[in-house]
Amino acid sequence: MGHLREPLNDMQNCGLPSALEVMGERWSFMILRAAFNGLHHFEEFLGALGIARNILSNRLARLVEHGIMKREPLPDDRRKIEYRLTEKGLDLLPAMLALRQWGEKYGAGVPSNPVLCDERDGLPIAPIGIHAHDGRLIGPKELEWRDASEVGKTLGSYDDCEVKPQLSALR
Amino acid sequence: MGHLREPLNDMQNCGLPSALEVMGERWSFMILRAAFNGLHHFEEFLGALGIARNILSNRLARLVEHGIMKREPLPDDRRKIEYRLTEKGLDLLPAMLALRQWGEKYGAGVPSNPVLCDERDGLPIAPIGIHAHDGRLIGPKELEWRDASEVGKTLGSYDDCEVKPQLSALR
DNA sequence: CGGTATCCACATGGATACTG
DNA sequence: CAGTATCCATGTGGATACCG
Repeated sequence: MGHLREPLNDMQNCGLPSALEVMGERWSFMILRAAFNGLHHFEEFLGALGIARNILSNRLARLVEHGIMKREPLPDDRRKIEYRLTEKGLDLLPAMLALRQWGEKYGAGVPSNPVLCDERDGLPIAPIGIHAHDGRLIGPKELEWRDASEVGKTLGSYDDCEVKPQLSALR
Repeated sequence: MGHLREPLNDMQNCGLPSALEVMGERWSFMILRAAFNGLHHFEEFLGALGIARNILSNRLARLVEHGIMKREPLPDDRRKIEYRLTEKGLDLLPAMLALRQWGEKYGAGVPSNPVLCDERDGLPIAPIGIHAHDGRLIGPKELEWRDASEVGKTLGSYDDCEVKPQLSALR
């Protein structure tokens, strides 16, 4: 893939590149989705996703390597291997759902199935959204970027917020 | 990329593949992140991301093509072109943040900067999570998959929920 | 069953030069 | 400034055959 190049600004102190290192690729999310739907075995993924064997092998290895899934041979037949989501993998559920809901809203229009529901009342979950620290749902227009060093110091005052203009991206 | 293969099950009635068609790739998310941070011009993206010109050109075109960004020549100098997020693009913010927060939690440990804050009080937003329809925050263990046709019909009863076993994926 | 080994087609990505 | 054109290296992905 050629060589590496050094980034010119601080676009890198961000969790996004690190997340994309594993998940920034089509099949990783599809495999994750299948895992969340209860698939555990190589051949299950193979049939469900329509992915090539070598690619599936490669991606599963990568997911295991990054601690997103773990592989454990079954006690009865050591040849059978189960792939299971780790805590780290389970923590990707919000990201996966947000992406899926977005695709459902703007995509071909096929309603996603099955639907993730609250087991208390069986009702579908709410759209993944952005909430303030107090739980209030907030839209993109009510948000601003602040430098990490400023956060928590100046409550309610924008004067010393250098990144406020970046809010312009939101409109 | 070789040929296509037909999927074997209903893994496809899901918004995820449609979302990944555009965003299932490293640079798309990085460009989006830059756009949310207020970058608008080709050369700005170029310098900020450390991406090759041809790839940036290709990705921007794809984002525009999919209605995630729009390009508009500036009135004063028609050569200058501004890239701006559309509504559809803005709607990707939750997915982008969820991914970023996950990467921040499990990645190299670099705290992301800048931080997205509620403009009312300047406090950082809450972690992106899964909420029930009534707004209650719920964890992966309190969730179940239900067939779309069942949703809303049987409130509180699990008896006719065929996909309940799939919950096994969550542990 | 869960892979590995090949082979091939094409996509991705970087560097560089050129263009209107 | 915002690309396009070209070249080259590597990655991704599918098909198939083989293996313990």
